[in-house]
Amino acid sequence: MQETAHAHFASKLIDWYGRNKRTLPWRDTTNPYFIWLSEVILQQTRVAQGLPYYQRFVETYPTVQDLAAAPQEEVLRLWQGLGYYSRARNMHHTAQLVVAQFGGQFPTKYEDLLKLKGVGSYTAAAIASFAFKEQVAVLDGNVFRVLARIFGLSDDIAAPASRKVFQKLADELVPAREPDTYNQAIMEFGAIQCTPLMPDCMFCPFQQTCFAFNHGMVQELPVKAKAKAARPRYFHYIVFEHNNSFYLRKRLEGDIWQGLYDFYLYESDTKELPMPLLLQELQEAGIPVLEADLQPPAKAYKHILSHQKITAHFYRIKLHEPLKKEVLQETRLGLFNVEEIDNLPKPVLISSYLKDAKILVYL
DNA sequence: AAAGCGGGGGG
DNA sequence: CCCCCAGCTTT
Repeated sequence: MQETAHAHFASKLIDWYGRNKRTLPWRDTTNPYFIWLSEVILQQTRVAQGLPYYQRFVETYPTVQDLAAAPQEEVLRLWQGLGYYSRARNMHHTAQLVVAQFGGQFPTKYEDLLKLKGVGSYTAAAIASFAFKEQVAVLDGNVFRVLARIFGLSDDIAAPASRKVFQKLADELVPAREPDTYNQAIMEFGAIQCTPLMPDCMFCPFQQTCFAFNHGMVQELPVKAKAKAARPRYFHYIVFEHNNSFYLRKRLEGDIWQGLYDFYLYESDTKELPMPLLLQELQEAGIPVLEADLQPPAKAYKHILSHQKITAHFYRIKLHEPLKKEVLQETRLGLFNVEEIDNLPKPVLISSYLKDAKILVYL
């Protein structure tokens, strides 16, 4: 009885998908490399935002061998603006492993895909089902929402423990026949019909049986704990310029934007930073600067991440002489001309400043 | 189990 | 200004 109902759910969903699916470049392929590429890009990213990145990656790196052979900084530069840069680093690492260990062939089983760096349960299920038709259920934010509403699951989807509840139901629902189409269908249904806000319940094929609709709980489901407030941070960037070149440095492990480039940074605990304090800080770093040479910030930049709220000020200064070797060693700054800067991977905050300051004119 | 990690859209 | 979205790794 239950199995019949589940089979009915799958076929209704697949039927809906056939009539409503969007045409997307990574559909209608069983090439695991393209599927993997699209899924890593689409993690935490909307289709509209990820689409141009996918196209650029496919053009630049048509095969996993091409991606594996690329320098990491080039991969990060192509990824620039997508965020969560560990995705790009892990993807690059995995491409090299697939080439070196597996002769360029991706594993074909869910359990083996799961071992790859940057491939978690969602991406492993997506690749296994889309490329190899394995009967495994994808469980992403769309699936959480659709299952919570239609089947009335009220477990907090932000809590790791709830995963078991949703995974069990998802596993029961995924059909042996066309698991690939079914997985595509349930995610597409969540993305364009059973949307987070203002879902289209009036024209929903599950209106009769949907728990949330029948109990007036569409707004209440899924249940999700509120995220913590973003922590405020105050950045003061010193933009050292010499002979139309600029000093930047690569960010290290242990903070945001690992592997990307920014300027000399002084971080303060408070929003306001008295000029004497900044000058003293530079003095102590071995970079004595006259206040008269310092071009004060034209504006404050707000850069919001999900977990940090950054207020940034940029102080530009034209140096009369290049920075000393000891200072470069201590600060890890390097001198780059404009063309080089364009090719470096940079956080969106830095790109925005470079554009506003007319240092990079085409971005 | 909880924290860290980016960036964008809409009201 | 507020709200929303979200998979993987590390701790």
